[in-house]
Amino acid sequence: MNQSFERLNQTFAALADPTRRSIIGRLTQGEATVNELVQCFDLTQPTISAHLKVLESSGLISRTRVAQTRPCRLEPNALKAIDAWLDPYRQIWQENYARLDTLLDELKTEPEKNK
Amino acid sequence: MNQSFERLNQTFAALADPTRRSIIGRLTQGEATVNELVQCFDLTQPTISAHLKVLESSGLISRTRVAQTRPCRLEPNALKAIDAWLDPYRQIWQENYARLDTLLDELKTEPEKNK
DNA sequence: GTTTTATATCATCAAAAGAGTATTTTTTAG
DNA sequence: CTAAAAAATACTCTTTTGATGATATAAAAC
Repeated sequence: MNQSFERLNQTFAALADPTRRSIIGRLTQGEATVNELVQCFDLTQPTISAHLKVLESSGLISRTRVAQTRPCRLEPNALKAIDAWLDPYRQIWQENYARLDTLLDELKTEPEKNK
Repeated sequence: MNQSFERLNQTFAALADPTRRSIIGRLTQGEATVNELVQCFDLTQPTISAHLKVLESSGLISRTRVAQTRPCRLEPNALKAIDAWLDPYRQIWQENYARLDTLLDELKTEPEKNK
């Protein structure tokens, strides 16, 4: 439990950086090597490698070996963990909508209040 | 657009800290003053205040004034933004499940392969 | 076996984050 | 008007983060 707690910290922290979110976005189109990613962003190769390290250790991506390249691939499980964390809160904004609906109903049944 | 980009950075960064996620969790049970929150966590008041500042500027909470207290309340919109960001990715893991279903179907139709 | 290509790692730096103590501001209560 | 309560702010310290240039490693190609 503390495990998944720590993992959530890492995943949220990883997603807090726009470059890393961009990398994630890029990877939805398929695997990409480090060099391909370097070309997407105006950053040096060591910087991108550092970002990939963060993404990998947070579980958001995984890497394999093909010749000298290390293709990166999106790992949906980490994102699913975020989704799961969000789940209890979803109820809250749905309740808010329910309340709003109620309010709108009240306004509809008594429209003269607005005049 | 860059606006919401920056806002997402802030929200993810805010959620990367376990104390702040805990505060958010606490606020689902209703409003809480700074002092009440201080008592929940083994941290000093200025530290909690700093966390609240981060949560507020990321839009996750809002604060009002009641006498000398500043009750904090959860603002679901920031969480909804995370949810919205996640949306395109949901499709990906659903595709993965679809593929898994296909695989399971194949195994079912040819169970002798497992023997 | 030397050169090229792809990536990782190291040393360094500046900026930011998280925590603490001490102090100030704000608002109520007497 | 003054004392007390609640929270904010200032300052300091330490650790982490993001970036860089230079260098090392690993595999492929020649």
